[in-house]
Amino acid sequence: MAQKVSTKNETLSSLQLVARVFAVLQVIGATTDGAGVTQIAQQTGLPKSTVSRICATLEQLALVTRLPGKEATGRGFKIGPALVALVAHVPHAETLAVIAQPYLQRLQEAVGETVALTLPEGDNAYVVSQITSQQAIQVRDWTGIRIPMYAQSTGRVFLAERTAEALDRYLAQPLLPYTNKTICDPAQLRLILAQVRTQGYAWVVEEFEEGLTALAAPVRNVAGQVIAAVNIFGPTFRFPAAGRQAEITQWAIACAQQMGMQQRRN
Amino acid sequence: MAQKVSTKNETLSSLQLVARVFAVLQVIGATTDGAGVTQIAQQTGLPKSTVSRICATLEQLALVTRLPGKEATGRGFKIGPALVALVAHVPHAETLAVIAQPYLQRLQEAVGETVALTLPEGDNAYVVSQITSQQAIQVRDWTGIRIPMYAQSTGRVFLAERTAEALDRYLAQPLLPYTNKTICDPAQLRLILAQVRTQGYAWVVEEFEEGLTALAAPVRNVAGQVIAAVNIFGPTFRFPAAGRQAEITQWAIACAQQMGMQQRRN
DNA sequence: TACTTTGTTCCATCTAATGGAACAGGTTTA
DNA sequence: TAAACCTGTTCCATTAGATGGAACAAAGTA
Repeated sequence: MAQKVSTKNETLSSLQLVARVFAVLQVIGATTDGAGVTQIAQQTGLPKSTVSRICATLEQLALVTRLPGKEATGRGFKIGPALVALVAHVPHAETLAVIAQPYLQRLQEAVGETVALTLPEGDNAYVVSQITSQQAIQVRDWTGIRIPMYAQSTGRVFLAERTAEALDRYLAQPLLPYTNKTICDPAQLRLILAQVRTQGYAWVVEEFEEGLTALAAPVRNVAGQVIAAVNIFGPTFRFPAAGRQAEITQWAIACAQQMGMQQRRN
Repeated sequence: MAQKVSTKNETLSSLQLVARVFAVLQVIGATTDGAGVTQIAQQTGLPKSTVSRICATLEQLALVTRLPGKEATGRGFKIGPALVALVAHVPHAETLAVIAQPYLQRLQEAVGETVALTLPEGDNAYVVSQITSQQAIQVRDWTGIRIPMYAQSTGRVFLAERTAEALDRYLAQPLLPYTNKTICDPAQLRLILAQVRTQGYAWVVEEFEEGLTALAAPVRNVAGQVIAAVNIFGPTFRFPAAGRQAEITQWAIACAQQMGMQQRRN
């Protein structure tokens, strides 16, 4: 939530007013049913008159919208169209990463291993955001990397959603092994994908990289379509920790579901 | 794009700096590959030193991100995560309406009748945004209204995308007539929907309201899914104008396709 | 090497933001 | 109905804070 903005400059930012305006916008953006001048003043620690002036200016610029309602009583403001238009050209993957950030953070802390958010992109899985575990033995950063779907956990989650025909087409191409454990046999893959579909998650052990184990769970939008996948991975020797496999799976599924709830994009 | 901001206050906004900061953000948001200090200064008409200070402040607040690149040469800024986070809680329909606005505007001017953007919501079509023609005889404003799909143009566009089973389920419910022209016969509707699917648009004449004729075309995202529909409607006595039916249909389809293109890619 | 261009920093100037208090409406309580 | 209590807005003397031209540093370009 929005933090107090001290009157005397403690922030490094040179322009005081900008920080204040942003603090106001944060409060407005955080509320679902609109924030009034008094409420904003309290939460930011700014004087009411200042907040009133800032809000009036923001309203003139269409950066915030005044909610209709009772006259003098806390009608409140919400984020306006001009502000939405500002971020209209930001790539979808970036906005998704920002929205997902707090969820991933919580998941990372819960399981203690590296977590990531991945999008389907053609026949590849695209890693949008990764939070790497701070242990001595780490996994590399895959952010921005595209990985073929068949040998990777998030990829299997995406493939599991394909129709029979689409899957036929995909499996018709030659699948090359990454390690000696990579499953390249179409028939075997079909069985695994069917299992992924019914179970709602995918574990993949060292099929993509020696010593790397990964888990993925699908993020579904309100319509039930898979729009992304949550990913946990770590070195096989410690991940999943003995006896924690079921628990970790549940964490991933829960995280993905929460993200799907919050999701309002396609 | 961003307009000049005069040094002397011509705007009504009380806080000069806010308007300036917003002008800077507009320039940054409008460019795809980042805008540098000099470029922003030129486009906003502000002194370089001022722009530099504003950008530095925005960067500290993570409202903009400095693009990596050559040192002193126009690396440029892009919209940052903090700004994206601000609009994270804005409902999907609102952001879509903002993005669609310019396209709808152009369409409205081209065809001269009322245009709208509609989203599928369960078995209803939800009107997100409408631009009403300024002629003497107008159509009412449907913004925010939910309309059953079977008797309405955008609804038929959405229904046309459903699988056979989903359509069976939908048509199993009793369909009530709105006017004496409303088609309520499932068999007949199936034929019409098949036609809509192959043609890529739907004309509906007075099936929903006496004297009202409407046209709809689907907006498809990069994956080909229908995420919205563009809508044109007006009084039957003048819409579609004699001989312009094919032209109007093309306008609607083109508009919908352009909106689909702009739809954020990864 | 000299020439451009880009962005940052300086600093005297004074504009423009500030915030306490008074104000104007509306809503609730007595 | 009046009084008390909210809300948000406006006023205005004060000065903090923003300003912008110029000088500067750093990097690409000729």
